[in-house]
Amino acid sequence: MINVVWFKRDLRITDHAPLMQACATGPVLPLYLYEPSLIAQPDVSAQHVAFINQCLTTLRADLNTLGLALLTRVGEALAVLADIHHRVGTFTLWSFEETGNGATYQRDKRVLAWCRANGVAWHESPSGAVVRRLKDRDRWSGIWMQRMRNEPLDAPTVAVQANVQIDSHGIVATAHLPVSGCDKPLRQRGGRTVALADLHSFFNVRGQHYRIAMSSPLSAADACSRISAHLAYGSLSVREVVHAVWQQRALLQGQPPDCVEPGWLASLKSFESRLHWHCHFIQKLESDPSIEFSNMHRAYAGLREDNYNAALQTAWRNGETGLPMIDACMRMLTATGWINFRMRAMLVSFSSYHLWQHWREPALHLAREFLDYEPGIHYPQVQMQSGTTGINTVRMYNPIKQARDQDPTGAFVRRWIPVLGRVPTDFIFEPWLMPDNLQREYGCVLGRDYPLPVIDVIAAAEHARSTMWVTRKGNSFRKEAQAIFETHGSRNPAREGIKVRKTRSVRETREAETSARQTSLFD
DNA sequence: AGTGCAGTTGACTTT
DNA sequence: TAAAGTCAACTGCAC
Repeated sequence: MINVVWFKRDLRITDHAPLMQACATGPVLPLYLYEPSLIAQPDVSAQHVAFINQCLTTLRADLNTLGLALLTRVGEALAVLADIHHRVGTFTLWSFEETGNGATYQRDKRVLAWCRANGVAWHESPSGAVVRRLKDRDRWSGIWMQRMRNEPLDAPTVAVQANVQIDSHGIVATAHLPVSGCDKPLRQRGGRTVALADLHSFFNVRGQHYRIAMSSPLSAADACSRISAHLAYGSLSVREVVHAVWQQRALLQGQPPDCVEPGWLASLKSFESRLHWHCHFIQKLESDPSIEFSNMHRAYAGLREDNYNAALQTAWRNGETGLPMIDACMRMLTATGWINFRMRAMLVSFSSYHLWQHWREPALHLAREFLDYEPGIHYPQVQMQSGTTGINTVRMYNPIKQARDQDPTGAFVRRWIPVLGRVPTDFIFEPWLMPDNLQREYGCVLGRDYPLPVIDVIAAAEHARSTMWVTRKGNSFRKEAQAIFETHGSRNPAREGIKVRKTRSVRETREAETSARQTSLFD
């Protein structure tokens, strides 16, 4: 009986339990599916498929070194599996558990039903630290460490190719698939070789000032690890990266403290905590797939859904809101497929609060624009930055303040909005404040060369803030927020908006203790 | 040298 | 991973 190893978003041969187990069991057929109904989903764009194709190129080469040939097929999972079944009879199916979008979830349910009906055993291995059918969030943090502690698996050393007479479709160009959009020439390259090079340069060169430099879009593209897309498609496993962090930290701690360049240890610590958060967020969508579609806290149902404004959404998507920092970030994202975390939060916050748009359509747009789109991180994050989780405080970003903080000279804005190139720094983040004669002098007439702001930042923020807090003050708000916290909340007291005070008075301490559960939710 | 005061800073609270 | 407001302590300076 042959062993079909179904590669999904785990495009590597190291630290790959399904491949390892299949190789130890019998002849192996490595399979990758281009599933038209999934590729046509509104969260998929051409850059994703092009990146996957680069991953598949190195995966195919790596499998070849084991004596295995990658079979790819364009077709729906059920049809392809049935075809294989028809040719070879029953087989064993091996894969990772996937925490994907609603469409892959439904697909997996159909595959499971088909497997049961056809006597095919489907062995799924856990991905990262994500726990399927998690009962108790309190124990999750320990599970992360448990999962990460073991050494990443080496690639299999012995493998036997299964002999199946099916033609491979090879690497399929995006033009032949029902995918939206175009590839981005400036996006990151994919594949294991690039992934390892990115990891190496981060730990040895780029990551020294990660903790500080991650906030500004000027420095983040270089100072961040840039492994997010490699993790999303599995050319690196989270555990491999965690072990690389630990190894690097041990190396630095083995040196005399004054020989370690400043910044490295704080940066590694900060990076490791984000690897923890990576799985923490995916766990939320795994535990509750409805997060992709509807507000986590029901008190927000109907708040913005009917306020859809096509003109505002188009302006936001095209980087034409008239707010230079918003537009520059969106234009960088559109061109490169990447923007740093703080600016992603700002883009979502601006759409949800200042433009008062429901998060669902903007989330789909960003899913297509983020090369590193990972559903389990994306939807919980979008909801958090839109204020609909109920367990996080309202975090409304002021695009002018963020501009001053993260781009003090205006260099970032000028790079992505050339028409603002000659505008002096005093006006660069609020060009509408320029008198007419200066607008003409600097070659940037508002309404002609660059849009007037689509909303008044102060008034829009005021409206959003008051509406959000009125909703939060509703009678049953806390009760449901408590329930959401039980299922999804972080148990780390320093995280998810829960502040740990350094000092407090006797009275404050007593109050805090008597209402600890409530304050931990709403601080 | 001490006092009054405007302006600044930082910790903490509220929205 | 927010921003704005409050308040008290502190600072620099004129007198």
